[in-house]
Amino acid sequence: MASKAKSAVKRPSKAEQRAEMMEQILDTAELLFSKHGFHGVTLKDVAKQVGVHHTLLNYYFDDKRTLFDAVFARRAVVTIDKRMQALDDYDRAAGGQPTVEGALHAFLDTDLDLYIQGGEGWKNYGAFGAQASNSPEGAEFMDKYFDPVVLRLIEILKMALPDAAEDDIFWGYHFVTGALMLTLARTGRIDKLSHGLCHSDDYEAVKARMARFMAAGFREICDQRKQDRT
Amino acid sequence: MASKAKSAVKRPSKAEQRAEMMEQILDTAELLFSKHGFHGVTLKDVAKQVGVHHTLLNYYFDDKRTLFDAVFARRAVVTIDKRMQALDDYDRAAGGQPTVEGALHAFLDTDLDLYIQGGEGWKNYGAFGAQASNSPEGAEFMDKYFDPVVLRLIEILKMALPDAAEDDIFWGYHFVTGALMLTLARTGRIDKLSHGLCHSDDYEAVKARMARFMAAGFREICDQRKQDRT
DNA sequence: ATCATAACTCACTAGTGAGTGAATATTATT
DNA sequence: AATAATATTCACTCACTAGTGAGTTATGAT
Repeated sequence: MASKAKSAVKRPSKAEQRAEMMEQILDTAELLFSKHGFHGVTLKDVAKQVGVHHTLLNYYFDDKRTLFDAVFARRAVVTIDKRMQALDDYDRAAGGQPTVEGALHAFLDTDLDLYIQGGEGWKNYGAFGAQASNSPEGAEFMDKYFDPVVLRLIEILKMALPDAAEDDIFWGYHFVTGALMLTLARTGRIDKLSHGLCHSDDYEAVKARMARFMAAGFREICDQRKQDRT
Repeated sequence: MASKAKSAVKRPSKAEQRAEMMEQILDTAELLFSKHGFHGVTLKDVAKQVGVHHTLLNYYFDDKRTLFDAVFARRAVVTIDKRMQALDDYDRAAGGQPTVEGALHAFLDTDLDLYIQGGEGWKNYGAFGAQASNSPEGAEFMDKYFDPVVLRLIEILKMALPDAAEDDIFWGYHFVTGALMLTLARTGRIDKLSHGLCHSDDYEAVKARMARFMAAGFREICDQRKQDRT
């Protein structure tokens, strides 16, 4: 049991072990919360799946709510930073002439890529976020974390649609978000509806369509309003 | 206390009283489930708000799950029938030449009208359905009840877009549903984001934009694909 | 080896959950 | 008024919840 052997495989440090355990707990909690929501999961459920005593969760995270928040926070920063970056990059590249489709590509594709490339953990987080966004426990977090990116997107959309009414843009964003949340939720409903033709976890399929679909929608409702006013 | 007085105000019959009590329970459960989900609500919560002993809910509805299902079922038939009717009407009126926008108007506006005109009860049901559609408890119900209308809509969409690929249509529907669910959920997020310019419960605003927005999206992704194949 | 600290478990508390069956009240029927 | 049926409450069970504090084991530093 080479306990002290300084073999090629270096033994993880204390801090690393601690971090690894916390990640394991967060991963499991993420998965379970994403499926059943805050109230549908008990600390024991999580602990059992991790293979530790349930009070260990109270040791690492003070209480259930803190654990939930930690799950939320862990990956939130990553998506937000990436998307903010992508929007900034696009804004700069567009040189004052952004398009709706370009902005949506930056916003949506960046996010979808994360779920495509990020493996199961990120997919679970997507579902977790979708679930959380529709619950009292998650609502505050949603505002706190995601408002800045969303408002940045809207800022660019306004530039792309200088004649559009502001509420049209907000409602357009509302449609975009709804569609995105449902995608991330991976309910499996489209699989059944389409008899297996489409798959809930086919983010590539979504990425191939979503920005264009939504951009067309934006143009439609914003142009219409413009006509009404003339 | 004119208990047996045959006054102008006719005393409700036993059956009527029973029905009224059940409705009261269903209304309250609907509201609470819509906010907190299946696991976030206890029978005691519901009973307290109705003002009865909590075991009375076990008397009327066998168990918690049965109550949940009853909430789901009560209004499901109504939306579904109305929308199915609207789609049939539109299909007939279009005389073999339906448009995407026309089909979506029939599907969406009919539903939105229900929430607009149906009062608080229907609004709560919308939120309940949105919540349920994203939970294991509601998923089966979703399929069981809503599949027929959805497939009817898709049938008409296919007629309107004869050259479109089937998966494009399913994904388009997916976007529509996501946006609709978020609307019904009334999370209040758009209110905060827009600093009060838009309101979560402004279904009229959604109705004024949604079908057109989505139709444009459909046309965009379906035409594109068509071009790719030529 | 020893000691301190961190990691983890255990036994337990206090409270809550859904649900049951008996007891009581209310109403309807005759 | 008596009786039957229905509605409602009550007292209770059993399982389970989050969380605490003491206790135990492992680990790392000296």
